[in-house]
Amino acid sequence: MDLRNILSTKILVALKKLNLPCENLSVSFSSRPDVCDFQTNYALITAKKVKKNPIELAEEIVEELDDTSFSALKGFINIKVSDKLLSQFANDVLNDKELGIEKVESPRKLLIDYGGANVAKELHVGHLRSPIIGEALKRLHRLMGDTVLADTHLGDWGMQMGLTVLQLKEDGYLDEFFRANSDYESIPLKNITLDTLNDEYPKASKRKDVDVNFKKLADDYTLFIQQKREPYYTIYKKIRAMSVEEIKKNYSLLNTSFDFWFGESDAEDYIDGTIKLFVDKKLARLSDGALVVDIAKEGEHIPIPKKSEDEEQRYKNPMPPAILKKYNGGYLYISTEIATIAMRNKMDKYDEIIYLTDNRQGKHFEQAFRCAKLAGISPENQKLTHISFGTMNGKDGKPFKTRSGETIRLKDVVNLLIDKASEKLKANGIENDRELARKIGVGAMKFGDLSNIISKDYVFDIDKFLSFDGKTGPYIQYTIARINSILNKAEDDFSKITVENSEEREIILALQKLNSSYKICYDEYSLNLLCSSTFDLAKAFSTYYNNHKILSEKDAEKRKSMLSICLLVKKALSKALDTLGIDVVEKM
RNA sequence: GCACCCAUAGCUCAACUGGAUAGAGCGUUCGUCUACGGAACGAAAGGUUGGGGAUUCGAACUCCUCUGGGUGCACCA
Repeated sequence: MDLRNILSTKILVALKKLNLPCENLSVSFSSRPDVCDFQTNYALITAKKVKKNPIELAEEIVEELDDTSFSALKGFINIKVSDKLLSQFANDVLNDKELGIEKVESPRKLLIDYGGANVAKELHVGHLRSPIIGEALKRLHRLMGDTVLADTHLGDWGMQMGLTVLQLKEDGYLDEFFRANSDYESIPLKNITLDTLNDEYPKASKRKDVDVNFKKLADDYTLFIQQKREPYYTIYKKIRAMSVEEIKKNYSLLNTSFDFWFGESDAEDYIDGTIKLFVDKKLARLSDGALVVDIAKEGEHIPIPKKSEDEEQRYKNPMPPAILKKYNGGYLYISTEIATIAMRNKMDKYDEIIYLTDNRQGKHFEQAFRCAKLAGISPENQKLTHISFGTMNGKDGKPFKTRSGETIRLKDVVNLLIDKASEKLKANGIENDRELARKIGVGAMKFGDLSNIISKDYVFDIDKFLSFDGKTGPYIQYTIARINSILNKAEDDFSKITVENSEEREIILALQKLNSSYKICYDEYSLNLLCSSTFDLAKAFSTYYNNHKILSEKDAEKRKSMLSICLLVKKALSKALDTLGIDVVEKM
């Protein structure tokens, strides 16, 4: 359902009559809303091709159209749609169970990898973007008809685990495990919480850089865990389980959930087989003892002549070989990444796998994707996509930290938001509803994040996050709450919408814009357009609300039409918020 | 050094992919309260789109160049 299609069809008829080419016709929203609702730049684009003056061409087409909705100006063909057409569109949307949002023609099956939690660390502000963006993209793709599965791909393997277990042992947390000889499973993790890990892991991480023996021991511990040796492996499993539980709680605060809770450790079983594939296909070679794959294409990774003997070798368009196996036989980040692709493709068939991480990992994924394609681990027709998002910076332009130099825990950010929202709710006579406050506070944060272009860094300003005025999530929630209030009081039946004033026109046009933004966002893996067009619709409604008294409308038919518009706006806003992963609230 | 990304109103961000007069929110100033819920509505001020050049009928957007930031450059994840 799209007004632009109706308009295109009309214009096409005229083009055919005039014997003009049809391929460049596209009707877009007006860039001059004061002049018209829609426009096409067809004449400007096509004029040269057909060797005509664009201004005359536009006039010729408009004349052929013979419809007062169309007019020509400076080569633009401007369209002001009739109230009748807008009314018809509004009713069609209201009566459609998909609210007029068109699904994609060929739905696909995809896996989205987002979240990025690490079991040895508590989630902090730096972990916010991935679940917020990932969840919204997942919902958007589902809305558009795709089958989407989400995997959080936990960071649960490698050196960090060895370090953490070692540090815990040294600090006496694990005595019981090491005194026992069997039945490790029944021993509880005493006094160990996520806060403990928060202290212990960074402590160990710092120590390994200055204490060689400690580093060596941590390497051993890491190996023991990977070899599933006891009690190391059971301790690891228990820490992981505790951490995952906490991570799930954190994610649910953000309305984020996953179909799979696999981690790097789950791909472990696929690593050997994956590497063997590269060896068998003669894609891998030894370099300084490491097993590497050359992935540079023509024109990449060209050595720059050295100026002196001891100068480091540098490259033009660098694309270094990917290291599958370290000199000592150990595996690396990329080995796990490729094995994970192998695992996923063995478990199911995906048309596309989407990864969501911050932009520092661009090279890593480029390398992993090339390897997977080279060895046929990812089938040729499978799309591998890395969506990289910018970092949340402080006002100093560097990754966000508190004044004392620490990052803020995700949980604490949410609590700040809840407190602020609670305060506001109290002023409205709603007390002690922390869940409602969470929906509003988190809604503010999510909307603020999703309004930005994904790939760009942006400034994390806690005061801005805590503001619920203007172009924010709560503004939209508030608009819905006010509509609820009207609908509850009205108790009327709904009827056909008859658009008849400029505020109503604005609402329906904003609705059309919102509906068409889903597809654009879908195609571009973006969300900011959806945010802004949702706000625009809410804004158009607020203006209407202020200028027209709905409940006191005397004309019964008009009143029903107005109430139907309210219902329509409520439905459209609710759907948009839901797609963004933001809660709709009844009252606030 | 090599490579990628970014620079738009005082601040935070847009601009539907090359179109008309570059738009929002916040902040500032001035208005709208007998309120269908003021987390609201209306208006004003605020711009040489980092500098310079090129392509085009037409550039914030494409190309070149300079300046200023960020990120990454094989045995961490």
